[in-house]
Amino acid sequence: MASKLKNIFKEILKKEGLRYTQQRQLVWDEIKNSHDHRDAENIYMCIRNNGVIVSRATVYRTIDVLVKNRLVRKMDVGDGRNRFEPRLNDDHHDHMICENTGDIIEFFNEELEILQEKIANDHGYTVVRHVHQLFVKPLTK
Amino acid sequence: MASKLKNIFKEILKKEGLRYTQQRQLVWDEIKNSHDHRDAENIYMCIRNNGVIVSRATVYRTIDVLVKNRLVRKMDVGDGRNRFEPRLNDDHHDHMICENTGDIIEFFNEELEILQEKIANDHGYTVVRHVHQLFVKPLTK
DNA sequence: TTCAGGATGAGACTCATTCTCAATAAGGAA
DNA sequence: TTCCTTATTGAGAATGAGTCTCATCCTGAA
Repeated sequence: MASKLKNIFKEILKKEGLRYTQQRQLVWDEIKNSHDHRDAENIYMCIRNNGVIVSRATVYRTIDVLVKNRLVRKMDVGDGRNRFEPRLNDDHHDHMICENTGDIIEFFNEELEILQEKIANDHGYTVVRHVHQLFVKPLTK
Repeated sequence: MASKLKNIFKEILKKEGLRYTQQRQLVWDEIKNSHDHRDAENIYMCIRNNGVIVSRATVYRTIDVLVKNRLVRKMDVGDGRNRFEPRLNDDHHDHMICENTGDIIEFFNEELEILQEKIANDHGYTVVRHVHQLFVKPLTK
């Protein structure tokens, strides 16, 4: 499993004409070993806290490759910092952000996906990707 | 009509404990007289091109008040600059952004709104606001 | 093992947005 | 209307996420 993922990562680098390096592996490891929605600075600091030196530039550059190749999902919560999460099983989902606690809840709804495509079609388009975030508050009984 | 809007604006300033100033009026005029999705720099430059000097700081500060009071909608297209549009009739809509041309198409779908609320409810939440953008490409016949 | 050229790190840079602070002006009081 | 307190303004500095530069390092094909 782990080696399979490593292969996927290596294959992507090869496909992109990029070399396999320790730093790139470290960034990918750091992201895939957590299911949180983390910003680049957090990923960068966690790697450094493990005693390894990797530059911010490399973290950003590697994340770009991962996002482009769909190993990582990039999301904008609206606070000026992008968040990243691994996309291991390519399980698509959207996010609900609680305005009280900042909690991020993932959700997926097939009907919603179909409806979106239908709306785009009605306008003569097809959906390439979408950003869908619900900013919510807990229901009071 | 025009005076009615001016009153709404003045009432909001009063409610917020803010003074009515020429600069604030100019910013609101500039935004409400166009239905485009414009960034702050564009709004700033247009005001200056009319021969009036208003600082960027004031443009940003005023937009904040307008957004907070729902006279203006803020949207993030994902290119690092926020866009603003007037919300005159409080007509809610979402956006479709064409990845080929950059065109922004507005859309509204009741079913989508209901579905969103239902999804949030199922998780014990209620939707306060949402961000929903479809990045699309034209359908090829 | 060699070595061309891709990758890296440190820090400079970009650019949207926010902050600072001295000068200005709104608007209530008299 | 004038005065006076205090919010507002403008210019430019500051911030901060993300990008770029470039000398040095390292990968990987031969």
